Order: sequence, then structure tokens, then C-alpha cells
Amino acid sequence: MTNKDIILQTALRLFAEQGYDRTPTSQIAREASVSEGLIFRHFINKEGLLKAIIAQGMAQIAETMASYAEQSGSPRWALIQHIERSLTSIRENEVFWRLATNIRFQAGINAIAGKEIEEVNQFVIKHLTENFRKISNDSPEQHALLLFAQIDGICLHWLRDTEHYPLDMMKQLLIKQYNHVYF
Amino acid sequence: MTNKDIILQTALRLFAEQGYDRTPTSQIAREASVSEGLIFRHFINKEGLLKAIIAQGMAQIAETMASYAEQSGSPRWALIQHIERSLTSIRENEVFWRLATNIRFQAGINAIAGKEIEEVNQFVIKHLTENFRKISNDSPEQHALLLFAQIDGICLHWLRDTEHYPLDMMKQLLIKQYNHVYF
DNA sequence: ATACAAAGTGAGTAGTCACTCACAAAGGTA
DNA sequence: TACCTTTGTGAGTGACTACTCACTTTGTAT
Repeated sequence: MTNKDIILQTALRLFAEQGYDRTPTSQIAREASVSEGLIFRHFINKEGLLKAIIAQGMAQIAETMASYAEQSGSPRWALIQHIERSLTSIRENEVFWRLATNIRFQAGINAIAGKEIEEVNQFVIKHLTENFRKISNDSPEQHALLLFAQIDGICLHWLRDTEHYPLDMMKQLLIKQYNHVYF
Repeated sequence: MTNKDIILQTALRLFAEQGYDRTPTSQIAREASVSEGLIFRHFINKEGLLKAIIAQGMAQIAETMASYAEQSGSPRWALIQHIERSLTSIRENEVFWRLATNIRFQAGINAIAGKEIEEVNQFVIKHLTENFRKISNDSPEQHALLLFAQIDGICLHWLRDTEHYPLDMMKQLLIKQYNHVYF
């Protein structure tokens, strides 16, 4: 692993733990065991570092998303799969999602790096809309938006109390609701 | 309105717009048309100012919550009412909820003022749990947690795009789902 | 071996920010 | 009036932080 990667990894961890504004570049350098100057050589400025982290993380997420958007199957199955995979993904990429959450809900920082997160969200909503349309033509966009908000709500609450929040139970209940309502 | 109130109001607005860390006390003083020193005379330090804002806002919210927890009616009606009122409240207290969201999802700041928000959340969840228990004894806490997350998800998405997010439509769809599933 | 670019260093700098303090004005009470 | 408390001021300060720069080390191609 190169020093550049170590910086990215360390900064991701610290930004997620402490928040972007509360993490000095000096601390990143110290914990990554590099000089502070190296951060600026590689990423120009602190915003550049944040953008690089987001770009890397979202590329990974987008890859996963694209791969399972291709899959064929009944729209019903696709929706359940989406719920399953979303809640798996947040567990697997906990640290990154924690940072993404920080960014999404803070106006000032959102301006720096929120665009790419928003794009992936829009992609997911479009995917959900398609599947709802196949089930029923009754305002599929709205149904997609609702499911997205519901999943997001669960994920955000889990991030706030990873230890105790009953993520699997919420997943099961949500799936049960959707089976009940739509099928 | 006293200068103290003007400071609280101005700081609430700026914290909600820009985030706590990105709002200097000098700006608050300037926009409130008072000297910077006065902020510290009244609130000791910047954290004290934030705590005062949260305390004031949450007291108001708690009052509303308590008043309608007393109401009698069928549990089914109470749940629908809760959905209705939550989405009305967020519209009426948009600026405060925007600040509360900033705080809830940023680890460092959450430690300063997150406790009171969490307490009100717990109160709401307890209230929901009671109503679900009356409907069915099948894990009412989990059902309460799910509904809470769903409402929260909708509110958070609305806050991210107040202009375009179809809040009323989401409300109707969610109520429809719950009528379908539970009644 | 030489030349050149890329990676890496760390002391230094300019600017910002939360907070202090000595002082002044205003308001209430006797 | 005299006295005390509360409210208000704004210049000043120390600490911190993002970023720079002159310099060194490492890697690599010829």
C-alpha cells in the first residue's frame, strides 16, 4: 500500500469518526505516519482530499449497484433484493457511509462533495422506479421515493447506534410490509 | 425582543444554514447587530450558545408531543395522527429540524447537544410502541422503531430538497401502507 | 553513472477564531 | 443623589490550522 492510499484510508476513518471540519490535516498526517506536506502534494488541499475519498468510495458503490441492476428476475424479487443488498452494503461499508452521512446532512460540506453521492442516489431511485412500474403503473416514482426514504431511514438510525439497533429485524419487517402491500 | 433572543434566533438560522463549525461567532454578532463579547456574556462559550438553542427548540417540540400523547382515540387513529403531525411539525419548524439534523449526524457535535434530541426521540418511540401494543402484541417495539425510521427517512429527504420533495404524497403513501398492513 | 522526475520532509507563515478584559452605559432601588 | 447590578462594547490575544517552500531522498530511464 502506497503512502497515498494510507492517507486516504486514515483520512476516511478520521473524517467519519470526528467529522471533516473537526479533523486537522496535522492529525491525519500523524496517524498516517507521513509528513503534513505530503497530503498537499498529493491532494492539493483538504477539500481535494475529501473529494478523492468520496470519488473512491462512490466508484466502489456504483460498481456494486451497476452489477445488480443488470440482473434479471421478477420486479418483486428485484425490490426485495434491493432491500437486502442495501442493508448488507451499509454493514460492509460502515465507515464510508458514516462519512457520506456527515456530508449529506451538512450544508457547507455538502457543497464540496455531495454531488456524487446524489448521483448514485438518483441512479438507485431510477432503478427502483423501473421495478415499481413493472408491478403497477400507479405513480412508480413516488413508490420508489418512499421505499428509498424508508431504507435510508433505517440505515441512518443504524449508523447512530450500530451496537444496539436491530437492523436485521427492521429488514425483515420492511420486507414483510412490502410483501403484504404489493403482492 | 431582547438582544439575547436576537442572538439565539440569528445563531439558529446560521447554524442551520452553514453548520455549527462553519459559523464564526463574529458572523453571528454582526448579523444580530450586537458585539461579539455579548454572546459570551450570555452563553459563556459557543457550545453554551448551541445548547441554549437546542434546549429552547426541544422544549417547544416536547410540549407539542406531550399535548397529543394525552389524546385518547383508537391506536390506529393515534398512529395515523402521529404521521400527520410529524410531517406538519417538520414544516413548521424547518430551520430547527435542519440544525437538529446537522447535530444528529455529526459525531463531534452530537456529543455536545445530541442528548436532548435523543430523549425526545425515545419518548416518541415509547408512545408509538404503546399504540402498536394495543393493535397487536407481536413485537410492538420493533414496529415502532420501523415506523419511526420511515418517518425520519421521509423528513430527512424533504430537508435535503424542500422545494421539490413531494412530502404530502409520501405522507399519503405511508398512511396507505399502514392502513393496508395493520388494519 | 548521470539526469530527471516523483515522493517525501518539516519548519515556517498568514489568517482565522473563540474567548478575555477593562471599561462604559443603562436600569433598578433606597 | 448615590450605589449596585445587568447589559453592552470592541480592541486585543493566544491557540490552532490550512497551506507553502526550499530542500532531501528515492525511483527510473538512458
